[in-house]
Order: sequence, then structure tokens, then C-alpha cells
Amino acid sequence: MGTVKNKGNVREASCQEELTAMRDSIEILGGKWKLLIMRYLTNRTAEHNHFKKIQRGINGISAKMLAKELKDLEVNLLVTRTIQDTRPVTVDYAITAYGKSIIPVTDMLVQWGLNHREKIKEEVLV
Amino acid sequence: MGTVKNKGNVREASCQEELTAMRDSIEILGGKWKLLIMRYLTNRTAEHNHFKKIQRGINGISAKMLAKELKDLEVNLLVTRTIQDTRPVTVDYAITAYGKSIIPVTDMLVQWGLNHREKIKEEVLV
DNA sequence: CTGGATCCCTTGTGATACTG
DNA sequence: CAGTATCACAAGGGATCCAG
Repeated sequence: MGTVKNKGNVREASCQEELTAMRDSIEILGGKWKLLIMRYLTNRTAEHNHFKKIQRGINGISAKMLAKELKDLEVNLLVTRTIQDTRPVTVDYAITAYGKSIIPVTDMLVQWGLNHREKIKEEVLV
Repeated sequence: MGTVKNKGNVREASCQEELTAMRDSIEILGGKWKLLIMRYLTNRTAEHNHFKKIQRGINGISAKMLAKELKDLEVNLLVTRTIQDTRPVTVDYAITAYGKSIIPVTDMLVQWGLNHREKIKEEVLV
């Protein structure tokens, strides 16, 4: 992609583009919680996920953090926020169609994490 | 995977395992730089990559950060560190066979980042 | 060139208390 | 229940100087 000058430069250019793209991804999805939240929501698209439920589902996250992270995700069109007309009030969060585009990312991270745990075991034995 | 008690619990258990696995991944690969470094190195397995060269390749990273991140990656067996017998001394870094296991992860992030940029364009037009 | 040491500012994150 | 406000601290990260 992009302007192709010659064999030597093509690769250079695309590598830099790759790094830039990764920077974007990391900026939006980075940090300790966002991908966990996204994964949690993708695993429960069938249910209503209100604030407290999500907080209980993601071990260790504080209300403050969860609120902030959800807001960020909403701004980036990855989740929706819906105020339910209940008493007391609840707010449901759901992953958007676009938000589902990050499933491959979390899939890879889940796999890698599981694999890494195996790797560590091996290393200890060796 | 894991112990299967009944239909209802299976999904619960595996979901928590997924989140735990992701936490591991995020802990090891998280932050602003590590995945960029890994990507940089995977794109240049054929070459010798010494410290300064990497720093130049990854826009904006300071020597302090690069040194720290490379050390972390080395501890986790993702990169190797080789002191070259040159004058003045240079040190080469290379991705390990195991380190290549994160290529799928960075691939997904690159793709997502590129895709996201398109998405943003669309949104602006709408 | 590599990269440790130091200083310092910014940001992330947690704890707690509080409001609608 | 949802979410904000506040305080407080740890971690992230930049700049600079310096030594092997």
C-alpha cells in the first residue's frame, strides 16, 4: 500500500506504517482494563450487562476505573451505553458491531496467555 | 477445556480463564513500547539490530525506556541479547523462536489499527 | 556505542466517601 | 445502583549526565 518507489523503500515504508497502526491500537486499547472489559462484553452479548455486574465480573477493577474505561470505549464507538428505566436506575453496556472487530485481537491475547503459561511450566522443569 | 460440571458452569469457568490469560498477556506485553519493539524485530530478523538502530527505528523511545523494555523482554525469553566484539561495543537484539509466537498478536493489532483509521474517516464523513 | 544513575514531572490506579 | 470527588501514591516516561 502507499506510494511504491522501489524495492528497497517499499518494505521500509510499510514497516513504519505497521508501527504507526500499532501505536493507534495501543493508544485506544492499551492499559490494564479495556481489553478485559471488551472480552467480558463479547462473552455476554446475549445478556444485559449493567455497571455493577461488569465490575463484579472483572476482578479487581474499581468503580472509578470502570466508569472511565467505559467512557473511553464509548467515545471510540466500541460500546454502547443505555440507561434502563428501572428503579433504582441501571445502565446497560453492550459491545457495538464495530466493537466486535477487536475479537480477533482478544482471541490472540487469550491464546498467547494460555500458551505462555504452558511455556513457563516447561521452563521450570528444564 | 478444564473440568466440565454442567452446561451452565462450563461457560462461566472458561470465561474467567480467558480473562486470566488476557491479564497475563497484558502484563507481559502491555505498555507503550514492548509490542512495537517486538514488531520491529520481527520485521528485521535478517539483520543485526543493535541498540541505537532500534532506538532510531522506533520513533520517540528514549534510551532509558528501550533498555528497560528490552530487559523485560529478555527475561521473558522473547528476545536475545548478544554483545558484539566490536569497537566500540555494540549489542545486538533478536527475537527468539518463542518470541515469534507473538506475531499473530501484533498482526491483529496492525490490522485493527489500519482498519480503525478507515473507520474514523467514515465517521467524519457521516 | 551501550546503558546505568539521577532528577522530576505526568499519568494511572486504588481507597474512600459521597450524591442523584 | 451508577457514578463523581478527593486524596494519595505508584508507575510511566523524559532529560541529562556519566562511565565502561
